[in-house]
Parts: sequence; structure tokens; C-alpha cells
Amino acid sequence: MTRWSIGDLAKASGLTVRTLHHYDEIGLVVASERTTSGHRRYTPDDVRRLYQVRSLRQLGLSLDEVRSALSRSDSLRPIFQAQLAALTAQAQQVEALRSRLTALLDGHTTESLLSTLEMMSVHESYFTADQLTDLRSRAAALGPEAVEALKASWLELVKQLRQHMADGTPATDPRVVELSRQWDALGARFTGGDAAIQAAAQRSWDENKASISAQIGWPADDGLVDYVTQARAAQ
Amino acid sequence: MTRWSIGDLAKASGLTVRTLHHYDEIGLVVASERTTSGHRRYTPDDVRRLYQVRSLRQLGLSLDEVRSALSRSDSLRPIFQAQLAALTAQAQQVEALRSRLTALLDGHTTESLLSTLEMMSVHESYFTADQLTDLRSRAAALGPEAVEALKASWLELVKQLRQHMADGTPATDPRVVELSRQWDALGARFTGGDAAIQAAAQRSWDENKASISAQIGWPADDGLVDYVTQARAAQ
DNA sequence: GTAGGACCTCCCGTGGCGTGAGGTTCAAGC
DNA sequence: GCTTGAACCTCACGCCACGGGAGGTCCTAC
Repeated sequence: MTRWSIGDLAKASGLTVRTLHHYDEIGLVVASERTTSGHRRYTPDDVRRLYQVRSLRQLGLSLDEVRSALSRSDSLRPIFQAQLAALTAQAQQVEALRSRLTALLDGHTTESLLSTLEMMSVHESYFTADQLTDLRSRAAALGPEAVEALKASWLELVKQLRQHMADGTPATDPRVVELSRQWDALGARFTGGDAAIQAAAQRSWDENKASISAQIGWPADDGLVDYVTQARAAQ
Repeated sequence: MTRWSIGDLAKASGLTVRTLHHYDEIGLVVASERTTSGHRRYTPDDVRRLYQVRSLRQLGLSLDEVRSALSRSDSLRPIFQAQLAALTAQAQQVEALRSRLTALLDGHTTESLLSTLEMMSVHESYFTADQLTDLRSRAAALGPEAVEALKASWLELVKQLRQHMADGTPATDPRVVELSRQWDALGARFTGGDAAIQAAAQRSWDENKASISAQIGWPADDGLVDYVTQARAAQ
């Protein structure tokens, strides 16, 4: 029995009949012989080739890569090296995702998960990767409680400012100017005083008012930012 | 401007117009409004949803997973945990592939790459993962030179046995019996004397004679194994 | 009023097969 | 020799997350 039927070969190799059909279709592993009625007969050479294909596939190569790897044996080493580089990159990406997920799961309540994600997502459109790394490391350096404290101060600040707005206090009022100074100081704690990051935040703000408003809990287009801008001018 | 055109939203979010079309088609992020002529108008709520989708996608979730994640916020945590588990598994697989590739690239000449792979592949059909780990750690413990020395002894043994076969020496001849004892001893060095591994090897042998023959460099069906089996019976 | 960019829908293509449908052939038991 | 059920054959559509193009309409700025 030196010829294999497709079913026996499928069992022996652990692949499916459909997969062998597919390899035959695309000419990757073709049954060298056929019975008169058209049934595939795999020769030992075909079987050898199939096992080579299977092992290369198990290393994560695409069928096209497998094909060219088998076409000339001297192309194996560069292909392997490329594959190793690709796998290394993939490993890094997977690790990055994993750490983000673990951080999210560890540090947040269920309700805050989505809004946190949304903020991250929005921000990533406007900050460069380096800037984000910066922001994150700063947040990490401060520690989670400090970050929470900052957020609380922020909300308190916003509350007072809106109260002044509602009261009709002019933006040039010393109390408002003082609040705007605190606003900027708080912002600097987040941005590290980096002008580029502040500019990116400003740009993000200008272009995303509407969509950001909901997630931070107060209407974004009620003129608060403009009010602070005016007050800042009077500093 | 509280409504976004699809092009502007694409630019702002970093996605393509086609992607937004796709999300609209499958009902994941639908533009709540249309102009009279049919152009999509995204409301702030739509934009918010899009950013949520984008952030969940960046964590590696499928569109279906994103959909169910957004349907009920309490499903976020389990979904994240599942995703984390999947990513962990993926990271392990990628690492396993990477180490296999590095080992291959470090330890083998170009010509031996393919046949090594093929043998690995064939063996993996017949050994369990644990048994393979066993085999590999034993090979690692012996060190590469020792493994090469074993292979050389093996080839020498085979050479002598085939000579005896060609000469017509009966399998019960003491010299042949001694050689069969060495054969088993060598095998034990590989298998660690594990009966299950030896049985798996035997099964692999029985079912793969033809395909194995080429890679180990001598015809597999010339009766050598049967000859040794007879000799072993006379031990 | 006209150019050209933005938008619309429809539809085929990707990779690596899974999963039938509908028909032929093989192998084992009577 | 005959029957049956398993194995095999060839289409051919489906998946996932869109990419890309055709062919047509609409909007906006000059």
C-alpha cells in the first residue's frame, strides 16, 4: 500500500479532507495520481510534501509563504527570520493588550469601564503615542489615589466655575481668575506642563466638544471653557 | 454643527468611510439621521457609540463581542476576562512558536531545516504533547553533541544490521541479537524507557513506513524493523 | 453654472478553509 | 452477484472585517 486515499491521509495527518482538497485546488499539495474514476491517490512523495507543509503551517506561515519556502530550500532561513520578527512584533502587541486589559479590570468598577475606554479612545486620536506614554507614566507616578483626588478637585473646580457663570460673575472677577489659575495648575499636573500636549488637548477639545460632553458628566458646549479662557486672559 | 458627515467622522476617528459603512450595514453604529438625499448624519450619541466601539475593538474584541458588550454594560467584565484569557493563551502560543523558530534557526543548517521540521511534524501526529515535551527535554538534557553522537551510533547500527540481512545471517544469530539489544538501548536513551512513548513510536512506524522512509535516508520497508523484532524475541 | 470632491448603493475580492448539496464509486457482507 | 452504507467526487456558498472599484447623485465653492 504505497498510495494513500485522501481520507486515510487526513486521519494520519490530522487535517481534514476539505483542507487536502483545498491544498490540491491551489496546487500546494497535489495528489500525483488519480484512480480511473477520479479518486485521489497520494504517493509517498506527496505525503512527504504534505508533512512539510503542515510543519511550516504550524510555525504560523501563510500558505503562500509555505509555497515559496518549499520552492527553494535556500529561502527557508530568510522566511523563518521574517516570521520570527513578525511573531516578536505580535507578541509585543498581545502583551500591550494584555496589560491594558489587566489594568482596566484591576482598577475600575464596571460602570466606569466604558467611559474610561471611550476617553482613552478619543484621546488616542489627538495625542501621539509618545505623548500618551507620557501621560500614562505620569498617572502611574502619581498613583491611582492621587489621580482620583485630581479628578475630584477637577469636578469641584468645575462646579464652582459653573456656579459663577450661572450667577453672572464676570470672567475678570478675581475669584474667577483664581479658579482659572487652579484650572491650569490642575491641567499641568496631568500634562506635566508640556505645551505640545496641552495644544493637542485643546485641539481635541475644539473638535470633540459634542462627543466628549457626555462622558465627563457636564455639557461641553455651555461656554465653560470659553469662560475660563477669558479668565485666563485676565491672569 | 452637532451632526457629523461620514467623511469628517472618519477623519476624526481614524477609521475609513468603508468601515463606517460596514458598521452601519450590520447595525453596530448606525447614523441616526439622513439628509433628504440620503447622506448619513451622525449625532453626538452616534459618535459616542462609535468611540466606544473603536476602543473595544482596540482591545481585540470581535464586532459581535463589541455588540454584546455594548448591549448590557454588566457584560463588560466577563467579556474582558474572556478576552484576557484568550490573549494569554495566544501569548503562550506565540511564545512557543518563537522559541521553536529560534531553536531551529540557531541549531540547524539550511539543508537540515526542512527534514527536521518534517520529522517533528510526523512525530507530532503520534506523540502526545506531554510525550513530546518529554522527548525534547531529554534531548536538551543530553545536549546537541550527544544527540548527534546518538544519531551516528544509530546509523552505524543500521548499517551493520543491513549488512547481516544482506548476508542472510539469521535473526537469532548472537551477533544480530546483540545488535538488537544495542538498538533497544539506543531507543531507550531517546524515549527514556517510557513504554507509552515506545508504543507510540511503534504505532507511528507501522502507519508511516512509506512516508518516513525518505527522510531518515534508508528504505523503510526492507524488513529491517521486522528483522530486529525477530532478533529481539531471541534476546 | 460648472467643476470636482464627497457621498450614495451594489458588488466582487481577500485567506483558509467549513459545510453542505447532489451525484458517483468503493468495499464489505450476504 | 447484489446491496448497502461509507467514502469519494465536484461545485458552490458562507465566514470575518472590511478594501476597492464601478457607476451614479449630491453638495459646495468659485
